[in-house]
Amino acid sequence: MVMSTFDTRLERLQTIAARVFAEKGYHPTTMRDLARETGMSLAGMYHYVSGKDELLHSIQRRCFTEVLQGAEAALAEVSDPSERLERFIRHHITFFARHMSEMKVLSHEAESLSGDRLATINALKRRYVAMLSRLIGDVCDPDGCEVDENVASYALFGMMNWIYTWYDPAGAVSPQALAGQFTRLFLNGLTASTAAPVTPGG
Amino acid sequence: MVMSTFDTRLERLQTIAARVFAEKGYHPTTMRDLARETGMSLAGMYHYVSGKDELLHSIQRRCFTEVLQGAEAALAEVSDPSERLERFIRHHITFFARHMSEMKVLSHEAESLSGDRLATINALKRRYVAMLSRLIGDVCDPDGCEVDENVASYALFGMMNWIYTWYDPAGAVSPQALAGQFTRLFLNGLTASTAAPVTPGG
DNA sequence: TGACCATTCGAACGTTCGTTCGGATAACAT
DNA sequence: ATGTTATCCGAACGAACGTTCGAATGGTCA
Repeated sequence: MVMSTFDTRLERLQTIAARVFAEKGYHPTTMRDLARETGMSLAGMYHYVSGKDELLHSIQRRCFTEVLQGAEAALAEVSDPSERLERFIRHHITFFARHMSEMKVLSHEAESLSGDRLATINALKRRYVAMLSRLIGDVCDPDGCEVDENVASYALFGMMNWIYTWYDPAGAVSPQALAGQFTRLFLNGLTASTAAPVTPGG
Repeated sequence: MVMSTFDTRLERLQTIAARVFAEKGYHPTTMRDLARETGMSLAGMYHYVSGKDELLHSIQRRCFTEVLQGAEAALAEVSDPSERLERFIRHHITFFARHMSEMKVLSHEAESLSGDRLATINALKRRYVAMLSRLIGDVCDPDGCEVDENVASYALFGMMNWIYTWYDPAGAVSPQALAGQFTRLFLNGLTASTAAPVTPGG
């Protein structure tokens, strides 16, 4: 893929901005912070981006599009429901680990946009959520699950997206291992036909 | 509990501030926003609070202290490990549902403080995390779990804390029902001695 | 009544923010 | 060489921010 000088520098700006947004949050980050980190001048950045919110939007859109495409590719030609769900989890976690900054910005700054910008990101989010809901539905299909499929879907997303608050991909637990543990935890919890919880009330 | 006029109005300011922080985020919220919502004047609020960050700090400290005390009370005089874990989950979820704004501020604005203010909140957080880790360890104690206890702990916190992004306590799923589903999902996933996931790699 | 303290607030201060402006420099086609 | 466009930036603008100041209330006790 050939890339113009413009596109190359725009991508560099987006990557560095994602890192700084992840480190100190979108709102506390100033355009002057980004100028310092990129080595560009304050005014010079506006040649590549129309403003701070478009910068956030482009980071989120690019990242979410890649997640979606990657997930679809990961499921291609796999038919077993449990294995499809596992592939989805494994892809999400390993992608997250490879793009920590962007995924943190995607998870944590979900409400930092507004209007059309927010709407386009939310459209991508709905597709992704629907994708997981269908996967879970297929796993539960034969004999039904004890757990509501929507609740299960959000529970899994919470489990996975929360990692930006604690997980270090370079630490003791590898992304592949983490994906395996999450898969065990969730898939066993979802399909276990064992005892109900100790106290009724659900 | 008798309360001075000062304390009553301070509490009202904190409650309203928690709601606004939850709605539009800590950084985008201005002191003028809070003045409008409380009906106080801009300068008048500074009679009750030394500044915006102390306001956030006091909200987080009060909420976290209550969560800790409530969790300890919920576990008192219960000895069965699984039931203790279930009580912890049930308390966390129902407390979250009763104090949505404060808990969202606690979960989402974890990095919005700095220095000593951040340190005191993180100290409370460590106590709470250690509490859950021990509960999980006790459940796994007899014959060990397939899942790392730290990973399981963070997975459960993610599952539970993520609800501020989607859950409506007044909606179709009651807090008690949600707690039951999370307990089923997590406890079954943790203790299931069934098959390993489809693909090895963990 | 007068002294004291808690409470309230309009107005302003100094700073920082996102963004823009006008022009400089570089690259390239004609 | 000349015109055209892409790239870059020092300087500034207007707005909004958190906070403070000085004074005005209102209640309490001597």
